Parts: sequence; structure tokens; C-alpha cells
Amino acid sequence: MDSPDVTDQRRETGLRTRTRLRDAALDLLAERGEDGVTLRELTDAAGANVSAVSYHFGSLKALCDAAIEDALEHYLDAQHEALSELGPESTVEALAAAFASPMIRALATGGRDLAVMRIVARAGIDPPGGWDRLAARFDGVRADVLTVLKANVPGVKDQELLFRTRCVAGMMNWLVLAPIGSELRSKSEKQLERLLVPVIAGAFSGAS
Amino acid sequence: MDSPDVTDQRRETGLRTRTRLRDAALDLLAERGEDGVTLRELTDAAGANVSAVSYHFGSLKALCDAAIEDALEHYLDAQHEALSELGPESTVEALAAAFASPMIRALATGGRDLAVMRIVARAGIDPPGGWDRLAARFDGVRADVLTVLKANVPGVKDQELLFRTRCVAGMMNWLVLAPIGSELRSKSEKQLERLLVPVIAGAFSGAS
DNA sequence: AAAGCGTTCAAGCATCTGATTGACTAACCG
DNA sequence: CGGTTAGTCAATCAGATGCTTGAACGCTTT
Repeated sequence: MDSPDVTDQRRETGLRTRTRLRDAALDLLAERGEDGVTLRELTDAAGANVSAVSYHFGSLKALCDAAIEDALEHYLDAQHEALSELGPESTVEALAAAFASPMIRALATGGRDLAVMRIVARAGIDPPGGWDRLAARFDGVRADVLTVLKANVPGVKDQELLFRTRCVAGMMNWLVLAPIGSELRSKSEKQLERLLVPVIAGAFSGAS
Repeated sequence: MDSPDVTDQRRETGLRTRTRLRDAALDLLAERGEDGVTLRELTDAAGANVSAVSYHFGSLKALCDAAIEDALEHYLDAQHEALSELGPESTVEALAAAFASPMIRALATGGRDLAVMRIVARAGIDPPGGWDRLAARFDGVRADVLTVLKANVPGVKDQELLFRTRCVAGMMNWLVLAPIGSELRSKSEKQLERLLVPVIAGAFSGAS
């Protein structure tokens, strides 16, 4: 049996390239999407040999799937946490701010957080392999939103409120993916919130 | 000099394959995006030889560019026409209905109209070559929307209203591209309008 | 009939794709 | 020291990619 406590220098360097590969995959996936990631470009960006991908992940697709799944999980955690700090009797504006907070933070922070956000957005268009397991979690988030929405937007059927939630999520994804996202990156979190919350809350509530 | 009135059967069959290639490109571009279109798949779908693309369009990219430009122009015409029937003192709901009408019609009609719509949506994420010429027309459409919006949503800066317009456009593009679009296709124009207009109008107006 | 022309076609090209192989290094262990 | 193992690497593979070529086809014109 292995003794993982002992620092085996060989395994340590292996883990390092493994991480570099995963990070490079994250960046490339965010920029070009799953079909746009090539083995050479990935390994060049990671400073690794082509065969390192097969060695550490089995295949390029397996690496991409793992990176995408990590990104989705990471985003779901952030959004669930933001929503869970919300009481069931919050205002629609507070709901909008919470719902958008992971995206706003990603835009303001940039770097790998933004890459994660863009991967999430792309996954909304092209559902990756093994989507079923994560779809349930997305449904859960939408259910959390619905709870607050039902108390604040009366006279609208649940099904329609759920549709509005998906519309809002799609709008946020779009802002991250489209060229306008580059313009938004130069703004602070406060500015982004002031800009986005009225639109999102308005979409949730329906026409004034 | 040629006499174009005379039906030269050779040129006629040539035009047919040219059209078939363009239509096949439209369908494939809508489904897979520009990078997902391969020469063999395209020519197989069109029932043509690979070299037909080079002969008629110069290159695969040129064919895709032409098809995308056609789609964008077609969509801009439809949207501009819908907006021009709007008086400058219309309600936000009427503006929302007009703004979304090309998309709603495409969803209800399906077929090539929907393909055009999806190509437009993809172009919003990955601007195609020669985008500059068309960007001005999109700015024009947004200016039309702004005119109506300024009269109905007081106390909000033009810059912010323009941002909301881009948010709404992005949301619509998303709905067409994401898997939820398949669900929407089973609905009638009336149903789609009833579902979409409140969300769009709400996003335009801001939080209730 | 014969030459001209627009179009189509199978075959082939260079390049890039993801993946595999076997040799090689270096760290670990007895 | 010798044997084992984890990891890296250059070389190579088969397949797919976009594109070109030269020949052939069939209609049009003279």
C-alpha cells in the first residue's frame, strides 16, 4: 500500500502538471468551447507533453469533461450559497442581486473565476456529457428562486415564473459570453449590480 | 456578351447546386456553428461534390460568411420592419412584442427561418468576418428601440436603456440557442407572445 | 460536326487532429 | 548497489480536415 503522507517527489511533480493541464483546459474551454480545444494548444499552454493528457486523464475529452464538471459544480456552489443567505420573504431586488452575484463577482474578479463563468454559460447551450447529474442541481437552484418569487410576484403561474428564471439565467450567460462582457469587465461590482439588478428584477416581476 | 434572358441549362443547374450549398450551409451553421461545419458533411447534405464549394464560393469560409451575412441581413430587415410599424408613443409592451416578433415567428415557423434566427444568435457570441458593416445596422435597430423607450421609461439614462436593450436581445438569442428553444417550438405565436412579452417589457422597464 | 464553355467529378495533396508507443530520466525502496 | 516505479518525451500512427487538380460530361454556339 502507498503511504500518501510521505512526500514522493515524483508524484508531486506529476500532480503539478496535472493541475497545469486542468487550468489550461479551463482557460481554453472558456475561450473557445469544447470543440475548439486542441491537444497541442492545450499542452503548449500547460507546458506539458502531448502524452501527458492521456497519462493523467485518459483522453482529451475526459480532461475537458472533468474541467467542465468542476466549473459547473463550483458555480452551483457559489449560487446556492448566495441564495441560501436569502430569507423566503426577501424582495425581488434582493433575489436578483443574489442570483447575479456569482456572475458579477466573476466579471469583476476576472481571471479563472470568469473562465468558470464562461464555461457555465457555454454549458447552457451545449450540455456536456454527464449533464443529467448536474441538471438536478440546476433545477434545485431554480426551485430556490421560485420560492422567493412566488411570494413577491402574485398572479403568475409557477411554470411561468420558472420560465422567467431561465430567461434571466440565459441573459446572464449571454452577457458573459458575448463581446459586451469585455466592456462589463471594466466596471466595479457596485456598478455592475446597479446596472444589472433592475433588469433582472424587472424580468422576474414582469411588465410594470 | 451573355444574354441572361436565354435559359442556359448549364447555368441553371449550376445555380441549383449553388442554392443547395447555401441552404445546407444555413442549416449546418444554425446547428453547429461556423467551426462545426465540415466540407464533406456540407457537400453530402447538399448532394454536391466537394469541389463545388471552391467553384461557386471560392472556399468553405467564403460560403459560410455569405450564408451568415444573408441570415443577419434577413433578420435585420424583419426586425426593422416590425419596429417601423411602431409609433414613437407606443407602450413598452407593444415595443417588446415588436422587438421579439421575428424571433417568435421563427420559433413558431421552424425550418429555415429558425435556422436564420439561430445563426443570428451565434453571431452575437462570435462576431463573423465583416461584422463592422452589419454592426451599424444593429446599432440602428437599438436606436429605434431607444426612441420608444425614452418616452416610456423616465429617469433612466440613455446608456442604461441601451444596455437593457442589449440584455433583452441577448436573452432572446439565448432562448433560441439553448435546449429550452426546443420546448418553445411546440407553442403557438400567441402563447409565445404571452410568455415572452412580460419578461421583455419588465426587463426594459426595470424593477417594478 | 466541331469548337467553346459551364459544371461536375474522383483522386490526390499537405496539414492538422487525437492517441499510442517505446525509450529515457529520475526518484524511491530494499 | 540493483530493481522498481512514476513521469516525461520524441517519434509515429491512422483518420479527418480544406483545398486543388486534370479529366470528363453535356449543353450551347458556330
